[in-house]
Amino acid sequence: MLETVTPMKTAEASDALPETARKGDAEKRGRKASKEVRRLQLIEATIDSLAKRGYAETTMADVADGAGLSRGIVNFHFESKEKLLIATLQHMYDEYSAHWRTSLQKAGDDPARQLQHLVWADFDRSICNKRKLAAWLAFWGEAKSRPTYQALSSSRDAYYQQVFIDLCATLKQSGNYTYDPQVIALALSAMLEGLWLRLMMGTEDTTRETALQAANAFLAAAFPKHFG
Amino acid sequence: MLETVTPMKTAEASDALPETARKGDAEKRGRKASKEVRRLQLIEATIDSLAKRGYAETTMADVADGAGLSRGIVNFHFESKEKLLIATLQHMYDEYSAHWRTSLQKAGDDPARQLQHLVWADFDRSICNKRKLAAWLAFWGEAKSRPTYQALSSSRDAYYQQVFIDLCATLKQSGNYTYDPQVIALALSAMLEGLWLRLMMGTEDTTRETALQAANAFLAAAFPKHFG
DNA sequence: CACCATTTGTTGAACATTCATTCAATATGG
DNA sequence: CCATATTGAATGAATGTTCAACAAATGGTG
Repeated sequence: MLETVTPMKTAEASDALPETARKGDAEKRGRKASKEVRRLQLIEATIDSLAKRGYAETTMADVADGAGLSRGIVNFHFESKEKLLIATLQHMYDEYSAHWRTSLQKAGDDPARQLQHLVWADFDRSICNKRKLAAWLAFWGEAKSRPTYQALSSSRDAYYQQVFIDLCATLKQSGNYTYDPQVIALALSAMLEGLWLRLMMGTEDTTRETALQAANAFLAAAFPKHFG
Repeated sequence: MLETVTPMKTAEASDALPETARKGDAEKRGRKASKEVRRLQLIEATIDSLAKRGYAETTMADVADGAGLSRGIVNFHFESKEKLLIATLQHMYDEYSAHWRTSLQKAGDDPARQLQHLVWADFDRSICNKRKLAAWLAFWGEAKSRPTYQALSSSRDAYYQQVFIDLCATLKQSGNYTYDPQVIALALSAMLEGLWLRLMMGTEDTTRETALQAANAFLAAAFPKHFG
């Protein structure tokens, strides 16, 4: 009855599982593997629930049901509901972090190209899809009143912001722009988050394509010599 | 014991009460007035609670306590918790709407000035303060999973967006810009929301002043002939 | 290999707590 | 005295957590 191959909930879910966690082959690979697999399975179910029901309506029972497991299981793998949510947030944060760092590395040495790739990374399907955006928004809504969430909930951290500032400073020099790099970097990163927000809300007029267009328009306006 | 003058919770709270709701003089002005006064009082207490505890932790008891009234009072003036929250959201939506419309009217006929005033309006203290931003964020976090909230929760509605698009189109003509007005309007309004988001989150490096700087930098970059 | 003891994973019911809602009793203004 | 507003305790539903029982895997031992 239980263990009916445990298929993934949605197609999207699989893009967040590391290769070692694929179900078909690693399902019964012993306790040590299973422990990590279960944790990821529950984290994915938590993201599902957050996306579907929102933070306030996400319940332990719903997460367990979503994972196809019994009620008490979550308190075994995570100690409490709060720790499950923190682990989920950490998971999403790590994924986002790894993603833009990889994108940046792949961009090579040209700063304009690097900035372009950073912007593109934000709208990549693996990061920027309804399910995960909804989960992010659910966390953001609670972050201000929960100190534990604050550090993790602005997926773009201080280091990310610094990378933006440095890139803007470099472009300023090579393009003879007059802006304050710190200010223009803030405008740029804020716009990216704002576009995310629109996608999260599901406003009709904003799709991943139009959001990318808007981001490119900003780059062209702010750095005409590089993105004309 | 009860009715100890019922002072306002925070200094900020008073900026959202219409003039007829000031406590000192209108406190005991009869039933008809009292009804509306009570509703506003409870709505303000709800905003307080949302800002302090977040959506998930906001309880009827907390709202009642915050207003200095008894537990059962909320279900008398509002039918249920959900209706209280909807009324609160509607209140904030109306206030935001009225604010930018007034700002736009005061700007006169020059489109550049109008755009400038719209941007400024977003960072006015009466709209853009910790308490209300936190309450907005709390609603946003739940909006996607609650159809009832969706229409009201993106404080910037379709008409607001259209005003932006029209202004950008006008400026494009008079300045010979090459952008698509719709795209640049999206970039601009998304940046404004993103700046709000940063202020909501309480990121250290973003204050109302730096946010305004960033917004101005965007205008200067996108419309150099008008905001150079 | 077979057998059993031990550790680990899982279940589902019981429990305690929190919270929205109801409502009979009471207070207050007209 | 009537209509309305307000109170605060009672109620019931929802939900996070605990735990005793059960299942499965592991590892040693003959």
